[in-house]
Amino acid sequence: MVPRTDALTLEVVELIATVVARYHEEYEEAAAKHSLTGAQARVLALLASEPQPMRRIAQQLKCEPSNVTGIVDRLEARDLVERRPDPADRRVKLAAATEAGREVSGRLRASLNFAREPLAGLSAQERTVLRDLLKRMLGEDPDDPYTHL
Amino acid sequence: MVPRTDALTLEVVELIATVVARYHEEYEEAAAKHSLTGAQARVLALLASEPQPMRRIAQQLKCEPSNVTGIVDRLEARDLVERRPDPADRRVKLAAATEAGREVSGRLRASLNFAREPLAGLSAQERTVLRDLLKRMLGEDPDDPYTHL
DNA sequence: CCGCGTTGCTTGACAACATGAAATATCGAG
DNA sequence: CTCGATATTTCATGTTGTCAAGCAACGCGG
Repeated sequence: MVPRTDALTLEVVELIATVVARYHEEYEEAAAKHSLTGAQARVLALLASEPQPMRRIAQQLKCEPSNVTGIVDRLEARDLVERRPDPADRRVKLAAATEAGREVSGRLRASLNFAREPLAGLSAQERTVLRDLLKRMLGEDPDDPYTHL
Repeated sequence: MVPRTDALTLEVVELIATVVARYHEEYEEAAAKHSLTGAQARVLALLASEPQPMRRIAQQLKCEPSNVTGIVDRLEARDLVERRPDPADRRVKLAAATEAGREVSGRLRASLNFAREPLAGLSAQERTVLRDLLKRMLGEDPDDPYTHL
């Protein structure tokens, strides 16, 4: 196997670090334009697609549930999110995006031009190659669907 | 040009988001193993390669200089970083990694296995293709070296 | 049905990170 | 030398994050 510190690998890692930095930058910036923090935007995006119990939000954010309480509190104070009882389990509170919340989330997603700009320079064929390489890198091998978790 | 919301582009963006999330996760985790926060690890890495004025650290972190004060304070309290006067301008304080700081930074870098694991499954040729696509995506066209900043 | 351990959420205390405004010291141009 | 600009720090404040403790509700074994 190729040594793990060869120049090519280091270069790719460096590039990925740059992608990560730029992606984050753009995301925070886009969120700020809607008076949201990054964390608030992420939670709102989660809830815009589907109402979820607090616990599950914490799992997806990889943080403690007590942290989610505060984030949802702030979103709720702005009527972007609401807490509903779970009819199946009275311990659970389902956080759901309100109509206003979905609207903001939609506009935010649309304003995220990371999707467009950096990929615009790549042909459809190149994007396909990139997609497959990223999938392989992430362990979702398109030729071996049993590889992924 | 291809519409900016076609399925392929969205899929690639989704994959990039996953890469970003996983990279961050691993970075924080690796930093925590050395009792550092993500921000501290980033600053330490910056200073390990070269001493810098506070102002410049803030620019690279894209935050206010007043924020850097606290981060460097905490690193300095652990003798990983020291503040030196700038002989050319007495307003400036140069933050520099100590020997211990460089040592920790080096071990942290080595423990970042994001470099290895995800890329291990790709052949050298595939990594070359990935490198070039990422470069193109980031505006550093390998065929046109004058494009990059 | 009744206890009792488990689960889901919130609260409180605390640390780190982030911003903005104001204070201080120094620089540099005129 | 004066005065505006620059580099850093301090302070007040808000958000994110952790952990421990508390409470309500679930559900299982008896």
